Amino acid sequence: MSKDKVLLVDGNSIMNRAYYGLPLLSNSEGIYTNAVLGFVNILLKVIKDENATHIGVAFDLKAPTFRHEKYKEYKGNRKGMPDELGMQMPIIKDVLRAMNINIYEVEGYEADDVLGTLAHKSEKSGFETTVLSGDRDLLQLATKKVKISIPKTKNKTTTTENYFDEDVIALYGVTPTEFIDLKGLMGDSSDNIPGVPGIGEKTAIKIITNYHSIEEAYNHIDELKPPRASKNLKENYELAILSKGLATICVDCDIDFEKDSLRIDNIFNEETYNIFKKLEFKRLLEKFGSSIGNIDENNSLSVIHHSISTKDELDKFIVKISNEKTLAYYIVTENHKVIGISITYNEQESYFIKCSDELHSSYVLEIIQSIFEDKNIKKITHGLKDDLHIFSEYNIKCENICFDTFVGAYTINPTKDTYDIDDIAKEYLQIIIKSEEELLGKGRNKISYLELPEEEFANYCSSLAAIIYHSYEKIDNMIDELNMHQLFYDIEMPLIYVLFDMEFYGIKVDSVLLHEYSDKLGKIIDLLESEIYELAGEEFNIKSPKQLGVILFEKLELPIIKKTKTGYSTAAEVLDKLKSEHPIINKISEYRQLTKLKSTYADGLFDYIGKDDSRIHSTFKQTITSTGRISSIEPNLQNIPIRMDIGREIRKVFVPREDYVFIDADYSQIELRLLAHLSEDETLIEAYNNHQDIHRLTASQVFHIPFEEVTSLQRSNAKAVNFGIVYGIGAFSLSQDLHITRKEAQEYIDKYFKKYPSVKIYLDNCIRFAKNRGYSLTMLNRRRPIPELNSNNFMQRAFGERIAMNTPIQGSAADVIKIAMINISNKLKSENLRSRLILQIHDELLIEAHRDEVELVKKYLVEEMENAVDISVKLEVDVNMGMTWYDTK
DNA sequence: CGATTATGCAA
DNA sequence: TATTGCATAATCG
Repeated sequence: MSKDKVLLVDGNSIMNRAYYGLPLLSNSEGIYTNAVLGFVNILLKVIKDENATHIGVAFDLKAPTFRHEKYKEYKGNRKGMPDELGMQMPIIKDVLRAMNINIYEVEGYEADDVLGTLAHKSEKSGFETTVLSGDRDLLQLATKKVKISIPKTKNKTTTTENYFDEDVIALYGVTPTEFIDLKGLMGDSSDNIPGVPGIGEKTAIKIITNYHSIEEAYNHIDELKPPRASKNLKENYELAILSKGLATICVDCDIDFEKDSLRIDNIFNEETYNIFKKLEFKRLLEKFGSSIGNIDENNSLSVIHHSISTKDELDKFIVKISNEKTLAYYIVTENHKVIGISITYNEQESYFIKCSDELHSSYVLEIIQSIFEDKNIKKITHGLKDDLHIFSEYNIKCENICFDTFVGAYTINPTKDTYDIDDIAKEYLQIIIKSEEELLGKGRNKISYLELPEEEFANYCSSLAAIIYHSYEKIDNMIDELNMHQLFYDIEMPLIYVLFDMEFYGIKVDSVLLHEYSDKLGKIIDLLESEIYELAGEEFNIKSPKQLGVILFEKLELPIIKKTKTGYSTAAEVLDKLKSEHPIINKISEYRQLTKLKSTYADGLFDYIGKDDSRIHSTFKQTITSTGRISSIEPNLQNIPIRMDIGREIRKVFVPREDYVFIDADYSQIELRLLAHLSEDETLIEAYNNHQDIHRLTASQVFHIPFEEVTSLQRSNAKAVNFGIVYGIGAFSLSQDLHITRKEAQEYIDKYFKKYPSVKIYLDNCIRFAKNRGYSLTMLNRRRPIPELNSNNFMQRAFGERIAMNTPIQGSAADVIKIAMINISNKLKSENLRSRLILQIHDELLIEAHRDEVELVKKYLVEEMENAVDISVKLEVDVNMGMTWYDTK
């Protein structure tokens, strides 16, 4: 059991050694890296040599220590470290944090004291302990169980000199404890410890070997030889004791020795990899993969790769896998064309079917169709929605797909940027493979898979399915452990099919109408443009904030309301404040609005209208948002204008196909209703259940007026407060929003919380929960890590708190509508209706409904949305029919 | 030519 | 100095 071995590292000292031991290296960004590289190399070497299982690293703080209080000249003659080294200190700490290695920095103490204390506690707990430092002062910490390791460089390789207590005695003739007295007598010029004048190393050793301590020597002061030493000690006894105190490493600082937090675990993770990559530690990156996991020298899974490139091989392969129970596959595409399929069905091997002249992609898909359609074969994939598009193209009805590692990884942690297979490999298998970009390059230099050496291409692709196969179990287990089984299997997985359907059906756009709209805008824009030039007295690019800024704030000398980091702000709110200053402002605002509509919504949409079907097929992304919402791209159909009349017009171009109509339903204030449910606030719940106007209610409370007397301005201000609460509002922002003072805004907020006390308690709880656990949860256990809460930066922390308040609300709303989407989609199909769900806009669903099915669809849609979850307030849904999206109001 | 900045649209 | 997104145009390097 006691195989545990604790390694304690003197961070500053090892950094120092590393810095002077290597030439001043830097990466291509010009960041100095030599000390960091040296440190990491020494660290890894020692961990390996010592078989360390636990590790901690201590650093000095800049702040003065207790030694300075005793003796203000302590380390007085010490020069600070060179800048080139100082700059590397934060980097090494980042590296250590990435490696999950504890860093100790204790105010008032030096790293030595921290190490002394930890070593002492570690030893008392019965662990073998090694202290790694370049500083021989630490030898005083050596015992029978505590080893002091001092690195030395020999023939370019790092080894260590190791000292237990008896090794210290053997070398110096004094015990580690006596070592302190030795130093008290002889002093230490590097730390500016005075010692006793006239007593040097030789005399000190002689005295301590005879009397074992300064105090004891002083008791026999008259016997001391040589007489000169006796006199010196007599006259400087206090100085000697002071020096001894300074030289004594504290072993009882107030630090907890939490052994478990020191355990070496997952030091070669994604974060470490990314830092090493940034620092360009090429050799370490290579070492990286091979030091962990079941990986071979090539840094990949230790599986045997098979390449299939003939009809004969393919036939045999199909026969072979037709009796398998489970397989992982990955369809490799390039420019939307299938170029191969990777398949793995056991731990040891992986296959890649490479498309070619002999094996045309349509042939491969045709042959492999039987496998995909076999209900008895469980399939694991990565990015199912993309597969569904391919299956649809080749008329394959894929059966028994049980897992998508892409969506699975997102479900576990929705805050990552990407969930590509190389990311999955790093995160779940601790394997480093090239990303597609690393393999093929990017931009102009990007090459095709087909330009890769034959074997590299096949092996790389083959490894993709192998990674999916191997990571499936880990991801699946983790989903279970995090209590997200239901979320994943009942919501996220089924949702993939719903989103695919929405993408597949698309939405019809009347391109003639769109063209007319664009022209109409274009004419007004031209007019405005010449008016603006007229008013400005010159022509310039109105769309350029830089040029516009010069015109407004230099030529026309309008007051500068706000600045951006690069110049004057010309944002809408700034223009709004300037509108009475000059007639040009309103023209510019209008110009802005219309050009936005024309470029983004009118002309921008044209490119996406299908030539064959006149429909726009947006892509709905399931793995982007940190709260669980869906996002829409190419084009984004979730931000089509509605607030301003002129913008809203654009919705007239979205039309149903012949014999169909649009049915649109949106949740009424779903986030506030969820807040009512989650906070269990009785006032709020009761208000909703009595169908009260919540904004009016809030207004009557906040402004202290009878419900009936609330003005529309007061109501809309209260609405802003209600909104703000959901976002974790601050008084400042509310004051900006409502154009009131901060004090007034704060009063609104205070009164709000007084009216709805449980909401206050709930939101505070959200923060407390997230701070304790490191993440927030939604109603359906969707989880979002919030590392910002641990930031040392106040702004970041405040941001984290707002996230902690908002995520459970926004995320729960996302959960609810996802359930509704799945249910309504299934309902339409099970009832054999022709109507289809085609859009989701966060709290709104749009259905293209057959005219014969209108009433039924309305009924089902409202039912499924209102009953998606059972909570303590009713979820109300507004439903509308229309012949264009514009009309569904 | 790709990346960044400012701006503005939605829930 | 309010949450979550995506697209456009200008400009930088």
